[in-house]
Amino acid sequence: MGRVSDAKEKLMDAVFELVWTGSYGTTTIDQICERAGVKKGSFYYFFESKADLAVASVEARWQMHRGELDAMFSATVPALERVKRYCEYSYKIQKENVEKYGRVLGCPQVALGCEVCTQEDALQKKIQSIMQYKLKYIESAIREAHSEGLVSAPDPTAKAKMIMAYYDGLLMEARIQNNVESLRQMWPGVSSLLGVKGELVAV
Amino acid sequence: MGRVSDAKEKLMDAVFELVWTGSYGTTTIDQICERAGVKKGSFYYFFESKADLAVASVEARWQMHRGELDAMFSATVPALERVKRYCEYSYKIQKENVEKYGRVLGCPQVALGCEVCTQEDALQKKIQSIMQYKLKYIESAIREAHSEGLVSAPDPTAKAKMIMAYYDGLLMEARIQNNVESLRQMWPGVSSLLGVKGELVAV
DNA sequence: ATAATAGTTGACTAAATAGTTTAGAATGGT
DNA sequence: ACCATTCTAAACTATTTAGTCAACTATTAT
Repeated sequence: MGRVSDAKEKLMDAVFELVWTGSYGTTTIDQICERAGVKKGSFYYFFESKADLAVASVEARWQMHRGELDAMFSATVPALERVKRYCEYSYKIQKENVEKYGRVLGCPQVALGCEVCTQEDALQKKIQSIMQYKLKYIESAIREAHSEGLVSAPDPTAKAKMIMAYYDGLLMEARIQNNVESLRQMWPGVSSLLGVKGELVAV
Repeated sequence: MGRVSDAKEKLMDAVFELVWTGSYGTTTIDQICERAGVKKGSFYYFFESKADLAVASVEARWQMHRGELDAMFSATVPALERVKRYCEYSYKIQKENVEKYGRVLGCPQVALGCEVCTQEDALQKKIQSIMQYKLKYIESAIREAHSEGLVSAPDPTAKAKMIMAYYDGLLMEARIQNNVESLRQMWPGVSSLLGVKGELVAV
């Protein structure tokens, strides 16, 4: 009973967009409220602080993204194809960012994590855990590809970490250089890292 | 003639440390002045803004770092050894950070670039150019290693980009995860990316 | 010595910002 | 209908912040 509101969701969307297209530190509560079309009184009704909102927002996005990942990494998809789709998906998202915001924005978790990790403990922990989850998708696909003899990865965990580092690094460089086309190299690079058998790798 | 001062240098050191251990957006001019032991009047005597100071600071650090890189990538050092030294150097720096600040801080250019690239144009451009220079050290070493037949890199530029992405990604993940030991994987990873011949790669 | 130059200081303003409060509006359950 | 509950709005305070300014101090060339 009582009044119903979507202000909470609007605030979570607003902070996500503002931080991704800008930065956490320079995004103010007033800005977030304005973007969300919500008054500050309502902000403090739902959240304790900017950090509190950011944690909720990152978590909410992650729950949505999770579904997409489950589809991309579906067991019905061949193991290597999963990783390839993930690379293509990343390119697609960044291409959309270029169209929508005129800029490559990179990975929201990594950009935010990198900025706040020395300052916002709860946010850092949330992001760390999401990054661990993401790693598991890759790791499981690699393990399967290895046991199928498609790639050489006797230590799938180590290999997955290596690929994640390359993936995150490429996305972040794309953000800094504002160059979406560099992401075209993602699958070839990952493929070469995996030592995909029977594929010609130009690099 | 006139009074002499090291306030400029003190300010550049202060902003560099504050941004690296924290973030650009949350570092205030007052904080910078306090850390530098310099009054705000003097700050504005030397610099126009925080962004102006940051550009000067990044440039000054780069000029120092450049000398170290020239030594590490000296032509007197075998090509592959140069890259290996670079990896070991990175680990050493981060280990020092852990001792000094209790935290892995990652690459200062990348962390700053990632944060400000959508907001501070001059800073972004400065960082982009430094990242291009860094790439050249790697690229030249790879080109040489390839022509010596030590590695397989028919396209040294592409290979260097790939290695930089892995390098930057690993450093940034180390910052986010606050885990210095993950950087132990840097040279093995780079080595595997290079397809170093005659080396056993466990991954 | 002194004048020109380079740098310093602290007090100042104006704006931005986080966070609070209180009265009241909208909604659903009964 | 009406009441408890959920949420909103606007005005408010206190603090932090960027940026300015004019008087002052130190240094050096002549």
